[in-house]
Amino acid sequence: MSAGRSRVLIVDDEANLALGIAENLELEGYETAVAGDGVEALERLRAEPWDLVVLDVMMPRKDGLTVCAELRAEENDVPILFLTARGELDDRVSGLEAGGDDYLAKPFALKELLLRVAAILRRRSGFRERVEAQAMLSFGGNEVDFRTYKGRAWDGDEHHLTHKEAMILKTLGDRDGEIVSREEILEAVWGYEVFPSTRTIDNFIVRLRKRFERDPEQPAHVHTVRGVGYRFTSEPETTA
Amino acid sequence: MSAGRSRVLIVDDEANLALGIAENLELEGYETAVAGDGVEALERLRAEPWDLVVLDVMMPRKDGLTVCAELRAEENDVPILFLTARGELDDRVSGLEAGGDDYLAKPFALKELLLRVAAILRRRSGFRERVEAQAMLSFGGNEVDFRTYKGRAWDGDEHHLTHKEAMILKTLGDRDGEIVSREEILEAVWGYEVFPSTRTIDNFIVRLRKRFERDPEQPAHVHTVRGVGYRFTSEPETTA
DNA sequence: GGCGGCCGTGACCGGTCTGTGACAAGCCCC
DNA sequence: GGGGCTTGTCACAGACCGGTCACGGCCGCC
Repeated sequence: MSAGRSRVLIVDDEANLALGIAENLELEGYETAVAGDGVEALERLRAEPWDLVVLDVMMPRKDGLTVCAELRAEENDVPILFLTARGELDDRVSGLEAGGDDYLAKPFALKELLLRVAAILRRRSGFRERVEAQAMLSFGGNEVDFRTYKGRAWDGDEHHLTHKEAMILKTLGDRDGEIVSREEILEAVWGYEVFPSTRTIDNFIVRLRKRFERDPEQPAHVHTVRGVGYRFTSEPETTA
Repeated sequence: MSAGRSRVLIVDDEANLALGIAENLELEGYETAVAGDGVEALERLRAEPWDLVVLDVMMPRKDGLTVCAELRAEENDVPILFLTARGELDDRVSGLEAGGDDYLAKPFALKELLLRVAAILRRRSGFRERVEAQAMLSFGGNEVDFRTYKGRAWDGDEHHLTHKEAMILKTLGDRDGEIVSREEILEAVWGYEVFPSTRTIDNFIVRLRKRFERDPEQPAHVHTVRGVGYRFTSEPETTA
C-alpha cells in the first residue's frame, strides 16, 4: 500500500449498497472491488493483497463473522470494518471479538463510513497524507479539524463543533464551489434511510455561519442557492 | 453495456408518460422500450438484457415493489429507478430496501430524470470519469457553470442565475442549434403536470437575453422561432 | 435524578423568484 | 396596408422558500 492507492474490498450481498460505497470510496481516491458473499470475498482476499475490507455481517453462503474468523486463522490480518444490521448489538461485540477493527451499524451515513475507513487506514499504515489532508479545512481565516471537531474562527474564537455541524461542513467543503442539494446533505450526513425535515439543515447552516462568517447576513463562504441547496466556497465570494 | 447504447426499459401504466420518457431518453441516445404493467415488465426483463429499468411503483396487476423483489430473488440485479407518487414517502424507504438504486417523486421534471438515469448508469458501468457531460456552457464570450449557477457575461459582469434561468438555458444549450418548442421546455424544466402559461417562458428568455446578448434586440444566440419555440446557438448567428 | 448539550420541529417573518396580465411591437398572410 | 396572431416587455402580487427563534425530547454525565 505504500505507494499506490489503498485497495478496499467491499463485501455485501446488497449489490446496490456495495456499489454505492465503492463509488464513494473511488471518489476519495481508493481502489475498490466488490464481492457479493462471504465465499467470493475469501477467494479475492486470498488471491490479492488488500488494505481494508468492508464486511457485511449478514450474508448468504458465508457470513461476515465466519469470513473474519477464517482470515485470522490464516494469519491474514487485513483490517476489517464490519457493517451490521440495525439493532444487532450482539453483532458488534462478536465482530470485534472476532478480530475486526471497527464496526458501523446500518443504516449509516456515507460520510461516516468514509471517515472510519480513513481512520483505520491511517491507524494501520502510518497514515496517508491524502486522507490526512482532507481532515482539515481552511477558509477565510477559519480552520476546522475534522478529527477533533475543533474549530478556530477568524477572530481567534475556538470552539468544538458538534458531530453534525462538522459533518455538514465537511460535506460542503469536500465539494468546494459546487452546489450541494439538501437531499445530498441528508444522505451524506444522516444516512440513506433517516430523513429529518429539511428545516434541520437550515438550522445547522445558521450555526455554521454564525461561527465562521464575518458577517452572517452576508455570507462569504456558505452560500444559499435558492430552491436547490447550499454552496460552499473556501475563497470568499461576495456575490449576492 | 460497454459498447452499444444503454438499454432502458420504462414501466408505467400511464402510456403517455411512459412514451414521453422513452422519447426523451431516445433523444439522449438510449435504446428504450415500454411496458404497461408489472407482469409485462417481468416478461421483458427476463427475456432480454437491460441496463436500467425505470419502474413505476403503483401499477395494475403487479406493482413495482413486487417486480423489484421478484427480480432480486432471481438474482437479477439490473439497476432500478423507482417512480413514486408524490407524498408517498414510505415508498422511498421501501424502494431502497427492496433493492432499488434511486427514486423520483412524481411529478418530476424530465431533466431531473435524465440526470438520475445518467448518474445510475455511470455508477454501474464502472464509474470512471465523473465529469458531467456539459457542466459548462460557453457562447459568444459568455460562460455559465451549471454546477454553481454562476455566469460571466461577455462584458465581465458576473451574476448568479436562478434555478429556473439555469435550467432553461441548459435545456436550450443541450440542443445547440436545434429548435426547442415551449412545450419541451416546460416539460424539461417544470415537469409534465405543472404548466405555467407559456408567457412565463418568454419572460425568462428576455432575462437571459438581457444578461448574455450584446444586443438583446438582435439576439445572436437565443433566437425566436416564430410559432414554434426557441433556438439556441453557441456560435453567434445574425437573425434572419 | 438533575443538568446540560445536542438535535429535530414548528411557527413566524421577510425576501425573492416566479407567474400572470396588460399592452406594445412585430411578423405574416391576405 | 390591415387584421390577427405571436412575441417582447414591464410591473405587480402572491407563493414559496429560507432565516431565525424558541421549545421539547433525548441522551449522557455528573
